[in-house]
Amino acid sequence: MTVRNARLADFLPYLLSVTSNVVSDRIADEYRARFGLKIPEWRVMAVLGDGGAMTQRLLVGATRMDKVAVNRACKVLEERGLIRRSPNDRDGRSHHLELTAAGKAMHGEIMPIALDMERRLFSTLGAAERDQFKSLLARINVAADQMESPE
Amino acid sequence: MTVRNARLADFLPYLLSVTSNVVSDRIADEYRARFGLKIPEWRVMAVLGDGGAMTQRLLVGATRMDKVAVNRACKVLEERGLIRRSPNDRDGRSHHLELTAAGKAMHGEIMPIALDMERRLFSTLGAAERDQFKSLLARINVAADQMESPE
DNA sequence: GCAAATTGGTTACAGTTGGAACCGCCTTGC
DNA sequence: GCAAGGCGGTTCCAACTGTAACCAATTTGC
Repeated sequence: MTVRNARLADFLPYLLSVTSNVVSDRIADEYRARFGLKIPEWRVMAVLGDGGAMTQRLLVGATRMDKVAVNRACKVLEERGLIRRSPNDRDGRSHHLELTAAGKAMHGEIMPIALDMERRLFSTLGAAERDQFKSLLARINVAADQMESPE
Repeated sequence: MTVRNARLADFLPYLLSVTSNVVSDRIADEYRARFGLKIPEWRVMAVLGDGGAMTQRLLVGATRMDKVAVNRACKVLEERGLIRRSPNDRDGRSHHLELTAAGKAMHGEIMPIALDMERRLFSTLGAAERDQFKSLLARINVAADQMESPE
């Protein structure tokens, strides 16, 4: 045949995007229903709960979100009393952000639920397949990152 | 500069989302630069080029986009003269949509480029790994889909 | 030591997105 | 054959997102 029959459903980036969206949507529903959190807010909670106090700049690196998204998420969390800002002596432009007691309590509830949801979403994969999947994603990530700037 | 944060960075849905986004962004840049197409528009082109004339309803199923997104993409493509509407005798509410000559020409250019980009983005994976990855994505897709409807 | 450039953070704005209402056609049930 | 309900497609609106402008603090270069 003259033209190779390329179907959208076989196109890897398409499949990746669709899968990622369906997973994200499912998770977003759960967080919104249970905690009233959006995914950006949840990510900030997860990082602060795991890594302790840090600036927005560090949050940008840790969550891979842009600084505006991080700022907005932090503002919401602060207004809800889940995180607190304290001055940064070493740099007057930024603050240290950390979970409040309420924030820690919520973090303690969220993480088991998150991990359980991960387990359920990927239960169709065996443990070895999950590891394999994770490592494939990480490699693709690196490759696409490198492709971004040069060339 | 990636801050190490064991939990979030190991969370599979997060890794999936980040990877999907970096891949999508990379591809979106390419289509926009070369053809002035957004991804939804490209998807419609790909499906029509592969499947021939069909209604928006069928496009919704084939592209996994919602009907508003499909409608908007079709409108843009029609205004650019890449697709054409013809009446649907069997249902007065909808039209058949198909590529024009110009649309077919563009489709002929796009597909090789798309496949090449896929090849480059996933070149870090061997052929067997790519197949594996594809099948893992498909399985996750099915699982998350099933989880959507309340149980 | 100071002007210039850079950086962390914030705000403003414009483009994008998706849910819901809406319109007209079609199907169903009587 | 017609009222009621459903469906394809379109429009509307409100929320979200990202880019760019902006401010203040810090670093750099001379």
